[in-house]
Amino acid sequence: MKKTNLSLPSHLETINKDDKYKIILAEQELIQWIEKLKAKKIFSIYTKTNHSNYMLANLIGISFAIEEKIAMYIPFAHDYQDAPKQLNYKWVLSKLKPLLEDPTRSKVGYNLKYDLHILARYGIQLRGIQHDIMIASHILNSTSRKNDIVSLAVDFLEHQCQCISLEKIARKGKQQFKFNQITLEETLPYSAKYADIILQLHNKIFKKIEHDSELKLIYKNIEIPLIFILFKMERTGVLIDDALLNLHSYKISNRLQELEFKIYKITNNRFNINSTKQLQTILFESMNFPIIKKTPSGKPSTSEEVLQELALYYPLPKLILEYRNLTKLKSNYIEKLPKMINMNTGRIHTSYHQVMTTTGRLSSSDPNLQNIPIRNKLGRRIRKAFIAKDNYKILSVDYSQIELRIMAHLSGDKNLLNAFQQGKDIHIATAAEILSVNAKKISNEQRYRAKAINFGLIYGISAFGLAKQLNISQYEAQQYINRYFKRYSGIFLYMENLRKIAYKQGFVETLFKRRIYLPEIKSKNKIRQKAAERSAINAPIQGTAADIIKKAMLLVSEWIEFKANDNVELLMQVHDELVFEVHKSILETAKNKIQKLMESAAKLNIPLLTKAKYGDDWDQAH
DNA sequence: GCATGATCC
DNA sequence: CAAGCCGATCATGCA
Repeated sequence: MKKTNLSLPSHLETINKDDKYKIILAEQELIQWIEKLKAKKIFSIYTKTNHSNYMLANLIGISFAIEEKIAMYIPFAHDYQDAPKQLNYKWVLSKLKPLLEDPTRSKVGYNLKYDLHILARYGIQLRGIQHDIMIASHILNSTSRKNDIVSLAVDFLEHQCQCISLEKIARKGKQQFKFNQITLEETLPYSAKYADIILQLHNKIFKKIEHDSELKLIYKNIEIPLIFILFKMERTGVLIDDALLNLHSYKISNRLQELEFKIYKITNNRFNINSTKQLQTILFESMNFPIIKKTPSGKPSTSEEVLQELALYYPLPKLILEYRNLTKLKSNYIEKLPKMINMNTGRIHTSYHQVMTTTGRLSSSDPNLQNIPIRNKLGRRIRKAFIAKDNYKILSVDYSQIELRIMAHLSGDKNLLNAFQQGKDIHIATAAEILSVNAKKISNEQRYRAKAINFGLIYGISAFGLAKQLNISQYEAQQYINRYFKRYSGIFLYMENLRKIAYKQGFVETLFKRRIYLPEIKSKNKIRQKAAERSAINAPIQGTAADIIKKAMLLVSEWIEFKANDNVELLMQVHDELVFEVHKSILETAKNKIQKLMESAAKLNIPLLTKAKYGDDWDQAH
């Protein structure tokens, strides 16, 4: 979410005197500026708001830049003592509306999804989004953590030195002010200047993207159009059955009390079970349990893995595990989700982030809807609270084994391609290959192990990781890996080559040439270097999957817009799954059409397949 | 603000 | 030789 509160500038004298920034306080001035904006091929836009939640934030002012160093700020809502009279926001917005909604007028901004939300609250649908420098800079380098406006200014506009004051101001940290309390003169380095810097950054950053035709395609054909799709998903939100969650909350509270009582009885000690520190003392000092694993800081670990093992010999760990499981469920989902329901819409509005991951995946926060429990039974009940409005149902469509399929495609391994081509159970096929046994003879245990190998491969397999996963010796794990690579030599060569490429050029690429830099690939620290090697293998696979589902989202959204309209809405994306709210009259049609579109999002050497199901809630749709 | 440990793909 | 498999977000306790 965009930060809207800013620290008070301490060095106002650092505003460059030659910057032609203007504060608009008179109607005639605005009219003149609108004409100037219209005369430009592209202009930048930056909104100032009073809240970080896009569903609640109001405009404090809005700024535009038409050329480098020529920018203006229209304040509406600065209400400090003796503030000058400002233009009426309704009047201003009515004047700006035609310009903002005109798709032929090109705009550039920073995180325009946020501006889309803010303007939508005032009945304006921003169109003509041509560029977004937050996204552009992420396309250039997704590994860089510093893609806020100030850092970008430091990186790309350094020689102009006008960013330095900005940097100083923005890092002054601690003291946060309400923007509407800042005087108009003081706002200039934040409002008009930001619009100016956005435009300047755009000129620099887009030039770099244009040099690379494939990066440009990802940027123009996937990421920029996706802004609007994500905006719509966020704005639509998802309906939550909070009565159901409250019921669970009550039940869980009771069970937690029982557990607490039992735990205290065994340990003969009242302590905070949520405190890992206190728990360490109880388990490994009072109770004298053996230390199975240590944390990075050298203290005895109390992780699930450890407690599971201890549970084989003692009754207490099992109670702790259940306690942990329930508190997590309670605080993170059952109590959190109802709090996040928007009063006006009655729905939950997450934030999807387009630039938070290195591989190109989306992430979700406030709340995170991409880690809602599914694996255990109790957790699944939370999904039951994700429901559809009257006369609608929840439809979930997900890619099956998309990452393994991508690995087959990218590597070109004949054996693996063949298995997918023939529609085999891929884990059984893998087991049969490794063990040189007929597929019909493969046991559940053998399939399970092959599955772990297949997943391990995607992560950049290691004997250590596989051994831990399967609870076997490292030697044994290495034997499996060796046999796998013998049978699937194309995979072996592909991965060897990726490591080489990563080392040589410092980055790897997805199928569509999205770039992922790996600065640690030459690290002297072997652990980090090995981790970078695993990323070199995982990133193209995970990143290609991310590219594909993004393409699918665009295809599906286009179909919804032109054919399905209000009967279908895209609600959520969970990496390889899309979740929809579908009118009951067109369930089958929508299901089939969406599957077809998703499966057509990329042409691989093997088919892309999806699974789809609908029901009253997200759990039923699985 | 860091450490730990939980959830998901 | 030890430690970690990819990528995320969030809650809690504690210095």
